[in-house]
Amino acid sequence: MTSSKIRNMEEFAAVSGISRPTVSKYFNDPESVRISTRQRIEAALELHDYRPNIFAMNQNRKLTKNIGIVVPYLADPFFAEIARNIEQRCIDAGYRPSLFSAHGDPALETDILDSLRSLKPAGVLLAPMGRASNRSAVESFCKDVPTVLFDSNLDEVGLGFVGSDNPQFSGLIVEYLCRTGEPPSFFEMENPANPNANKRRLGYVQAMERLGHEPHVVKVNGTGWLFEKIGRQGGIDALEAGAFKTNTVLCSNDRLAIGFLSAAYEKRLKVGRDSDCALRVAGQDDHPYSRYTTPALTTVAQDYDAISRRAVEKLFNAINDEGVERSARETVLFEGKLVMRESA
Amino acid sequence: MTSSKIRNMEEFAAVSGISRPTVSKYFNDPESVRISTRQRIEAALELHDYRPNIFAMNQNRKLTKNIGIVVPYLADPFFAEIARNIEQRCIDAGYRPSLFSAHGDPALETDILDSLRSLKPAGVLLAPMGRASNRSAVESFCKDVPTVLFDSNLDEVGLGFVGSDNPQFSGLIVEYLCRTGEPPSFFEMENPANPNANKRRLGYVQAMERLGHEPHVVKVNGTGWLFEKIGRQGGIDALEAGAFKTNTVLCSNDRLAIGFLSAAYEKRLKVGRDSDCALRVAGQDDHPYSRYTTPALTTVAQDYDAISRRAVEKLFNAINDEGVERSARETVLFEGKLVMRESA
DNA sequence: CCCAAAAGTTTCCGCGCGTAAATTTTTGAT
DNA sequence: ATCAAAAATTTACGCGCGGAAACTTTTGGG
Repeated sequence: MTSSKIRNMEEFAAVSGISRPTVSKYFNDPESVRISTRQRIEAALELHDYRPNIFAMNQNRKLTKNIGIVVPYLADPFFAEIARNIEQRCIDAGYRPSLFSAHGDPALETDILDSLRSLKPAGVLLAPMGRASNRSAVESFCKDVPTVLFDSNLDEVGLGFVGSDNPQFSGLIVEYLCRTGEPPSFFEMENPANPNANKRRLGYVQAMERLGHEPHVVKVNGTGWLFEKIGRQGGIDALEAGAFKTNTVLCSNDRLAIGFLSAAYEKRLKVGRDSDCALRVAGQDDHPYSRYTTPALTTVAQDYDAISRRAVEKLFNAINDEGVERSARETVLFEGKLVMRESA
Repeated sequence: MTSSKIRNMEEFAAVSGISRPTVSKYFNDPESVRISTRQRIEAALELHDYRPNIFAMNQNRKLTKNIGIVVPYLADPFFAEIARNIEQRCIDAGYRPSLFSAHGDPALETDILDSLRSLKPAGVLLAPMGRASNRSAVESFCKDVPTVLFDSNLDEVGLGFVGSDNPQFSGLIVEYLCRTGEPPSFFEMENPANPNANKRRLGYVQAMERLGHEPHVVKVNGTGWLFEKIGRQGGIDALEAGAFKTNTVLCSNDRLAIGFLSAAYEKRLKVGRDSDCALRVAGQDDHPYSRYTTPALTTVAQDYDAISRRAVEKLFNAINDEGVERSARETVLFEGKLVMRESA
C-alpha cells in the first residue's frame, strides 16, 4: 500500500480512476467489466488493499455470498473432515462458508438454523442430526433457504440429499465376513441418533438372509453422540452376557467399533482374523482413526470426496439456476469400498 | 406470530408501542431500558418474531458482537472439544462466535485472520499454528483486534495467553513412570508444528536429570498435522532400529501415542504395565480418544474447561475494560493431572 | 405535591454499498 | 469514417439501523 487507508468504495473508486458503480460491479463479478477496467481496478487494488465492507454489501444484496455448513457433531473427525472438504470447495467458488456444529443437541440445531436465517445465506449444506432433528423446523428452514442435505437424509426435505448407500455398505461387508469366516452379528445402539443406522441394519438383515444365514442383532443402551463410550460399555455388557451368536461382530459404525475394540481388550479377547484370535470385528465409515486402532479396523469406506463434491455441486446448481430445476428433489448415493485391515 | 411479517425496526417499534431509538437501545442491551418498557417490547416480540437485521447492525456499530475462534486443525477432536467449549461460553455471554480452522495450513491461517478483519470482531480467540504461523501477520492482526491466544503461545503477541504448563506435564508423568518402572525415552516429531512440544521435551529432560537419569530423546521424521500417521511410521522405524534405551516410551502428545500404539501392535509388542508386556507407553493431553485405545492410554490431562473459561474471561475483560488493563500481557498456565490407565 | 433525575420521544443524519435510470463514452465490425 | 452495441459515468435513492440533540414524559424520594 502506498498512500493512506481507503475508507470506502467511493475513495477507492477515486484512486483507481473508475466510477463507483463500476467498481461495485467488479466486486460482484470481476468478469462483468471490460478487461481494461478490470486491470485498472486490480492495479489499484494492489496499491491500496481496499476491501468492500461486508456488512454494507450484504445489507442490500438480494443474495449474499454466504454459505452455511451445519453438522451434528464436530468432535467427530468424520464430520470435521467432510466439513473441511466442503468448506474448501465453497471458498474456491468464491463463497464465504460458515461452519456450525449442533454438538449433538437437537435444540442447538434448531437455534443454528434460526440464526442462520439472519445471515441470509445463498445456500446451506446441512447434515441433520437425524431422528432427533426438529423436522418441522428444518422443513420450514428449507423452504426459505436453498438447502442440500448430506450424510443423513430427511425425506422430502431440501433440494436433495447426497450420502452413502448404507444397505450396500452392510451388504458388502457381510458378504466379505461370511466369505472369509463366519456370519457376523450386528452391533448397534438401541436408539441410534442417525437414521443411517436403520438402513445399515436392514442391509445387514437382507444380506444375511440372501446368504442363507440367520440375522442376529445386538442392541445396546445409550443415547447421545459419545459412540465410543456406548460401544465400549455396551460391548462389555454384551460380551459378558454372551450376547453374540458367533465370534464375528459387525458394528453399525466405526466409532461404535472403536469402543467395542476397547471392550474386547478389556475382556482380554484378542481381535483379528488369525487363528489365535477370539473375535473378528468390523466397522463401517472408514473413520479417520480406524486405521490406527489395534488391530486396525476392517471397514467400509465412505467416499468423503465424492459426497462433498456432489453436495456442493448440487447446491451451486440450484443457486445459479434460480429455481429452474428445483422441482425435482434428487437423492444421490455413493457406494462404499471394502477396506480390509487386521480386525476382520 | 399474529399479524403479517415485520420488515424492520421501525415497524416493530410501531406494533410494540415504543419508539424506535428505545427499541434499538433494548436490542443493544435489554438492561438499559426500564422494566416496564422491556416487558412491552418482549411481549410484542413473542407475537411478531422480529429480529434486527444483523448486517445493518454491524455496519454502524463501532463494536460488533462477533467473536472469532480460530484453531489450527479442527479434525483433531481436542480442538473440536475446546472450540465447542469456548463457543458455548461466547453464546452465553450474548456474542456470536464464528469458528475457523486453518486445517494445518499456515497460509490459510493468515487468510482467516485477514478475512476475520472484515467481520469487525469484538475479539478473537486464537490457537495459533505455532512455529509455522506467519508471525508478523498474527502480530499485526493482534494490534487491530483484541486477541487472546490459547493452546500455543507466541511471545509478546496478543492480550495474553492461556494454556497448559507443559514442563509440569512432562515432569509429572516422568516422575510417575520412573517411580513405577524404568525411566522413559521421549518420542517426538523432529520438527514439531506445535511449540508446546519443545517445552515438553525440556520438561522431560529436566525431570530426568532431576531424578538422576540420563534423558533419551527419539525424534522421528514427518511434517504436518497427521500425528497418528507420523507416530505409527516413526514408531515402526524406531522400534525396528532399536532406538529406545528402555522399554518405556513417553510420547510428546496423545495423537503421536495413538500412532505409536499402532506401531507397537504392528511389531507384536504387547503394551501395558503387566509383567508380560514388552512396552510401556504414555502420552500427554488426555485426548478424547485416549481412553479408547487398546490398552487405554496413560496420559496427563489438559484442563480443557479451565483453559477455555479463562481464555474467554480474559477476552471479555479486555473488551469491556476498553483498554484499561491492556498494557499487562498476562500468561496463564494450568497444571495437568495424571491419568493412569493401562498403557503405562 | 414538588422537582430533579431518569427514561422515552421526535427528529435528523450518516454508515457503505446495491441498484436503477438516463446519459455519455468507448468499442469493434462494417 | 460510420454507427449500433457495449460499457462506463452521473445522479439519485434506499437499505435498516446506530446514535446524537433537543425535547417531553415518567419516576420516586422528600
